Amino acid sequence: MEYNEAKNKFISTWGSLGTLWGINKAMAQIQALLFISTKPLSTEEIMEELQISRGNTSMNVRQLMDWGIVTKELVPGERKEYFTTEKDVQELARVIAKERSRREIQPVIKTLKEVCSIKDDGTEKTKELIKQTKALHDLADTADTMLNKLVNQNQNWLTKSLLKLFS
Amino acid sequence: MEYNEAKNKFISTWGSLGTLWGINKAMAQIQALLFISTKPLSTEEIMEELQISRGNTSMNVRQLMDWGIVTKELVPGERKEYFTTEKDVQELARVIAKERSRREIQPVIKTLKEVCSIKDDGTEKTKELIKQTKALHDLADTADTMLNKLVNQNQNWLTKSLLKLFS
DNA sequence: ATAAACTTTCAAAAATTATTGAAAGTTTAA
DNA sequence: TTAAACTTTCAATAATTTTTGAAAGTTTAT
Repeated sequence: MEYNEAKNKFISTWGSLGTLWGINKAMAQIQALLFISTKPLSTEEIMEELQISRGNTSMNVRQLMDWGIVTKELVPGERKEYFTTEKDVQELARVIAKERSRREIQPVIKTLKEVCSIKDDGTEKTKELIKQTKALHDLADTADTMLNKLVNQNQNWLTKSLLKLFS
Repeated sequence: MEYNEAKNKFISTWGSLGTLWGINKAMAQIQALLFISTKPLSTEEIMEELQISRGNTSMNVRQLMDWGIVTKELVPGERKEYFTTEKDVQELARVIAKERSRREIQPVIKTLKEVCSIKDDGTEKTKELIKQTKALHDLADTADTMLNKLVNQNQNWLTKSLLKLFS
């Protein structure tokens, strides 16, 4: 496997993984492309490499900037905008976890809280609803908190062998 | 908020959360419905409650059985099949984490491994590709392993206050 | 064997989501 | 101010995913 094949494989795999962290294919592919690029890329270059339209590129780059993982880079003497992505995987993971939590997990936790707080009218079905949604709420809340704490450690939890705790 | 409103809110929230664990809306809603039901439900009952077609119900129930979180329940003297879901949230989390890892994360880790193992031809772009995909591989691999170990603890990690480790 | 009761399949339709491209908008240089 | 260089917007279109429903398949009772 030489460079181009490997590059394409990486971009397409990362693109299809987009769903896993809740973004679309083009957005994930743009991020992937920037992630392995040795220099900032212009809109033109992104369009060319990924064979996508200007509008698509513009919207998805903007979204990546909203997520906080892509930034504009101004090249002196150039009118065009150039883009780079966060290159540190730890920081990337931290930002993604934080955003997903804020956008998707927190609202669900909030709803679960509301549902499991309804008045117990004594019927079996109400008791079951309360019991089960309470269990889910607690699980989701704990998992979310843990994920955030884990990912927010600024020490490198990879090399600190935190794994040992669970072995 | 009384029972029916709460029930609908739960089912629809859980349904839209489906994407987060990689399944479609109907599948998530069926699971949600069974999760708060006090008794096993037939295909008819599921169709009726969620207002979905027979074919849709059949296919999604089958998928939930493939995932291992819904099981057939045979009621003596009845010809119909009845369904129940795993009621324990810990076990549910364990199964979901395991399936997601197997279906989606492992294949990506495998690809990352391949890509970061290409021959270093000495060019800057190849070095960058190798370096960045290696970092992602290590992160993904560690995160996946941790998640599985966490979720496989059969002790109750909620009540064991594992949280304290990260506070 | 037959028929009733039920489940599964799958091609077609509907719904949803992503993408395009051209027009409108913005910024900069002269 | 004008015009060139660039970016953004968004209605239309395309692609993808989900859902339907009726036909085919299966099982069970008689």
